[in-house]
Amino acid sequence: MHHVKRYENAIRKENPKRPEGKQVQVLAENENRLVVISGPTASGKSEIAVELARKIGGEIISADSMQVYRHMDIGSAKITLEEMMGVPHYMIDVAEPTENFDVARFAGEAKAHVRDIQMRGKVPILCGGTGFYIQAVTRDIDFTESGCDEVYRSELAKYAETHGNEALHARLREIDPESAEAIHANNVKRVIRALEYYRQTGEKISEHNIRESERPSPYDLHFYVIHCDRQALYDRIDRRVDFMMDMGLIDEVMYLKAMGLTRDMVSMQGLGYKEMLDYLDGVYDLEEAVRILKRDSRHYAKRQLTWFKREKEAVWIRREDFNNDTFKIVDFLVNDLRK
RNA sequence: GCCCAGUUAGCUCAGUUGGUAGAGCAGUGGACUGAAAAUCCACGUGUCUCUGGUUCGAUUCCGGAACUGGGCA
Repeated sequence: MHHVKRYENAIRKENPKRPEGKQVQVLAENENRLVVISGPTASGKSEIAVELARKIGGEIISADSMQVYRHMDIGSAKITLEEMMGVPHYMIDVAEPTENFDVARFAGEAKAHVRDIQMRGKVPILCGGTGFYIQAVTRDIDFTESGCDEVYRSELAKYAETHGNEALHARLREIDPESAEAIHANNVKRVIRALEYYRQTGEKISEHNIRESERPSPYDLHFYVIHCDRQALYDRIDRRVDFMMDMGLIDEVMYLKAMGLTRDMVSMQGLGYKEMLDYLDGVYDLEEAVRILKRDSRHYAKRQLTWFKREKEAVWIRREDFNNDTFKIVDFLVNDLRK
């Protein structure tokens, strides 16, 4: 039973006309193809992915760390049923917000979907803004050897709190100097994971990272990054946040809060959720909450861009070069995929 | 018109007991391999409003002007 407040994306209304073209065959002979449509928040990638899927017979696997959670629709800008236009979408609403979802689980399930889609002769399109999740799939990173140990984690967190970040970092230096060198002492989360990894596997995480980073992609990868000029992006983000507020973000968060969700849960650390939670708890007023949400969304978009920049094989698609026209972009993609 | 306060980085301000200046926010770049919408790192030259004066030296002290805010007429 979903408390679903579906909404229409305001940005999407820029393109009311939807040409009904016939489907184009782009692969058939190449069943190992994986198309990736990524880009920062509010870049319009979801719509592009849907239109591309309709054109080439694709199915979409969402690569979004927040859209995996049920009941989090407005704040995560989850695609609506209508917007999906009949195109199958996977990895959306697959977890309860009380669960701690993570990359390992995402990669495992997403890869299974890729295989399944390919097997049925369709094109898998991985679409989303969570760079780490995308990379976990496209690079086929191995996550099987270790899990996470919540007890040990909080023990280490407490150690850092009482003895200082440097003290915890020193413990890492003892067992894995390479990682200690690479991870800044203040990055407590990373230090903890490195320590945890060593404790569980007896192997240094730096060795694991080197090994996994050298792994070639098992797919015939077609990686696209949708972006636009910085100021235009920031304007889009502001508009999207305003729209979320209009759609009832506060109500959604109140509902989640009533479900017993709290700020320390992974799902509630998502943009839009943590700010509204703070507002509801009286940390600051609404105006300030919206200001912070917009600002943090801008920062987030910047971090996403940084992540995508190191995808060497990525093709960057600047919206302005296509007059901001989704269909022109899709035409370009179809053409590019036929090469 | 008079009195008071202010005028310093895109914004809000601190500061220099006179030796040309620094925080927060914003912005920019980067890292990331089981929390990733998370977490972390790096980057600050600006006619210190203008103009005289004192001084070896003024953004800092004194005089005047302009502008802003408040008060009194």
